Amino acid sequence: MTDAAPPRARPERHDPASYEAKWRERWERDELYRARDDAGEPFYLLTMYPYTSGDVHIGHWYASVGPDVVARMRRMQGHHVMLPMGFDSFGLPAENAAIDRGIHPAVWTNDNIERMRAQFRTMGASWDWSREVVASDPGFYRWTQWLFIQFYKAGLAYKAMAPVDWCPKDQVVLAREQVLGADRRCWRCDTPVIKRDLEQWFFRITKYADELLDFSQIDWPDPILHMQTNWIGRSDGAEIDFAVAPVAGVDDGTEPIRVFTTRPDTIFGATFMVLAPEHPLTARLTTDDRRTEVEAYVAAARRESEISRLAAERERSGVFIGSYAVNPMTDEPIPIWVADYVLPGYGTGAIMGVPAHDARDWDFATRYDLPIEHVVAPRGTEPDVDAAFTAHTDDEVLVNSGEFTGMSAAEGIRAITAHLAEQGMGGPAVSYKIRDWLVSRQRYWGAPIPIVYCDVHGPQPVPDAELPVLLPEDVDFAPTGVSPLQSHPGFLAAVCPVGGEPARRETDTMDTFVDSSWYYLRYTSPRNEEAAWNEEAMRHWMPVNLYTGGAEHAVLHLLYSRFFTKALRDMGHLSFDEPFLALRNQGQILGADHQRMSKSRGNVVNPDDLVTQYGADTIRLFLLFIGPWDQGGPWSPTGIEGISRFLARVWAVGQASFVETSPPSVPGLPGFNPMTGEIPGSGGTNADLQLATIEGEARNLERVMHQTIRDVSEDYAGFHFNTAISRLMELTSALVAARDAGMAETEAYQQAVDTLLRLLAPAAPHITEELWERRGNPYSIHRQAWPVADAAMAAEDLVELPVQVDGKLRDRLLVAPGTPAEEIERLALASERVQAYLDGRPPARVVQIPGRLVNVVTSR
RNA sequence: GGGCGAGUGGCGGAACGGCAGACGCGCCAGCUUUAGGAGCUGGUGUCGCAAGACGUGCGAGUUCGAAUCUCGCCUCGCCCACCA
Repeated sequence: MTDAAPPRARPERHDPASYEAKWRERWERDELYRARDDAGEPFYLLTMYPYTSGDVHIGHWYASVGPDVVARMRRMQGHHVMLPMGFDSFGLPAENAAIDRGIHPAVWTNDNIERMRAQFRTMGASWDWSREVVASDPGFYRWTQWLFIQFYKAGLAYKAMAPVDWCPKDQVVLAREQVLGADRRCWRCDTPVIKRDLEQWFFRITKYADELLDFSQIDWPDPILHMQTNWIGRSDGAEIDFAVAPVAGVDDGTEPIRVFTTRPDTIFGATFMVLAPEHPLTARLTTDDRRTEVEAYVAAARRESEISRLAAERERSGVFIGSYAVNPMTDEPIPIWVADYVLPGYGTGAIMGVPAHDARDWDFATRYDLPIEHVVAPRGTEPDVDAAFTAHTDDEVLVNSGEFTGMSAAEGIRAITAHLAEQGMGGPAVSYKIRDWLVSRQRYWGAPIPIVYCDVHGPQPVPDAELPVLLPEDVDFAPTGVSPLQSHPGFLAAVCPVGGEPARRETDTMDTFVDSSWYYLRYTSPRNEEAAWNEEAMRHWMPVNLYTGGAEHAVLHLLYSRFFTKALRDMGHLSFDEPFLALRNQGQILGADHQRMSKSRGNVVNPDDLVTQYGADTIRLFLLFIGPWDQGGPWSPTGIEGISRFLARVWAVGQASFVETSPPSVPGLPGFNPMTGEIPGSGGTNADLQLATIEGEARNLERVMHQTIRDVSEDYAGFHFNTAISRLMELTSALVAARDAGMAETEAYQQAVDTLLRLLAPAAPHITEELWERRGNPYSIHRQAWPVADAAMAAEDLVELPVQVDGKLRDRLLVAPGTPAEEIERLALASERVQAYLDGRPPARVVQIPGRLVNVVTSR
């Protein structure tokens, strides 16, 4: 370029700090993201509300930015989006801060909330803060208490003595779901839990076990559905009564023992019976000569259950109790044993031992020399009575089973269950692994359970008018194993709502998962003081259209919330079956050391510093770009610079007032579009070429633009943010090339820039708003219509078809779309390179996938 | 022990029956810059001077064609774990 370019102003350097805060303030002032109840076509998009742990870290950003992109695109597409935000602010860490550092839990929590709000605001996410919900706010927990009472009145909340999991460090009981791993550790502090018999409050989630297994109305990730299914653990089988052989002086044999089995077809092979140590009949059926040994075993088993145990590797143990049951099919007496491999809480706490076909029974029988009878065998094989343990196969038939011999296992199950039912000795039965949800906690920082105990009238719910039962502030937080509220006389003293007698208040508080089981309902009318939610608003917004959060809540929050919804529906409070229609899980951002981020490991990444250095948009884009959003991964800042460069390029192409003058790389030739490769060789002069190219460039740019609209729209909706950003980078590269080719003043270029900004706006809201304004467009870009792809414009003029010979790439054809197959085949076979590889052999056939490829096959 | 998922360049990843490695990082060379930084252009899977050959954890299979589907194995991750 020898012509002296006219002097022009250099482009302004890209400096996010100069505009990001300004726009955030403007959007808030204008209530740009306010969700209105009276607007049409609602779309409720929700992110699991964060725990008030202290500081916002990079994981919060990662979890928030994905749904924010979707919310922003949906708004531009015309939906009325509600994207609320709040805080899961009850829980143990607040109380531990009080114990460790003498800060009141409320103070600690509120300080954290204030700091986190400010930190969250730097993200520029489109949350509607006017709907903020805080679980520890009396205005919220009043309704948590009200809901408890509804559950109590509906018979879904009850108090019972039960062996429960107890964390000795946190001095509190845990729900079964909060005990993790084979060594049974506390979900919060990792301490091995112990068993204690305590009277506790439960929610009757087991009543909904079957309905919770039905996922037909929801679009959730398969792994979550699997986890919930396995957790609920439905087993279909039969319950069978085994008569007890009368033992003089011990038992008259009137009460049978009921067992649960999934394989009633193997009953002819039941050669012994096992009771759980806790089974009520154990003591009654023990003969005097066995009593000492049995009692010692039962006592040992109870101690055993109180220490951490790695159960799977232990040798099976048990004790014969001296009496016999009768196998109802063979009429043979079978010995009754007690053994701790039978669990008290599952099935009936008693089993029939079928050692030939159950691995555990086999171990037990071989250790104690009990008889082994084979009663099923793979179809077509001779039953081998001396065979070792036989695992079940898909196609097995009954053997040695009287009139049932020869039936398939499935037939046998039906026939034997029916037979037993006729005899009044059992029938079909279902068993579940899931237990009722233990919701009481011996802690201060939670919603007090609104029950008072009266000596005359028993436990009574606190009347609605007296809610909330407020947490007192002057409390001694030292952990004692009972709620700190118990040593607060003012809190403890109550009056019976029925008769006015002096009464005692319940001092346990609710599990924080009770709060999160309904907070999404509160967002629909968060300031309502008359009710937990406004009926009309609930119907307008619920159910949540799209929910996002971590997969670690699969059998906790996500299961509890489904239970709550179904229970409240049955009480007449809700009008739908499922709370969250669609669910997407984000992956976890780990520390650089591949460990979970935690203060104690010192691997926490603080986004504030990154925002100061690069700006919020860069961090947002970087998090979206590092990989599939549902995958997460270890934190590595490598690559932030690449995003920073990308935004600088967007900044350069987005400024209307400035036309870049950087010279093409090859003097005399225009820069060419990297999207489409080179211009085919031309004999024309440079000037001819330049002109032809500019026309071609306009068409190319248009095509790339429409392809990008199509791909980015799909990718955002599908949470494939990483590929969406890469497409936007390609469009930006195309714009840079077009500008260098001298097209900056063309309509095509200007349109493409505006389109780029709108497509990028959900991911990078600040820079796009700034450039949108600088280009003279009306405020706000976030209120503009989403671009729509024109399929015809996105179509390629020429397609390049790979030509294979026997599956190996040998040549390429450049053809117009819609070229007839015969013509393509002719061109392919005419190719010199194809001819060379054919080497005179005739092609056996030619495979064509229209628009994709040609494969010339020589053999067969 | 059971269930689910994943293994692709130096790195993050893309493609998910049809041109393997899009996009980005890093690296190399050149240009530009008073210098530093930044920026720009080109290159960058492996072997080979090249033609070319080989290449998606390993081994088989299906197919005209496999990173993608099927079977077996190995490794890693997550969930459950004596559930009859």
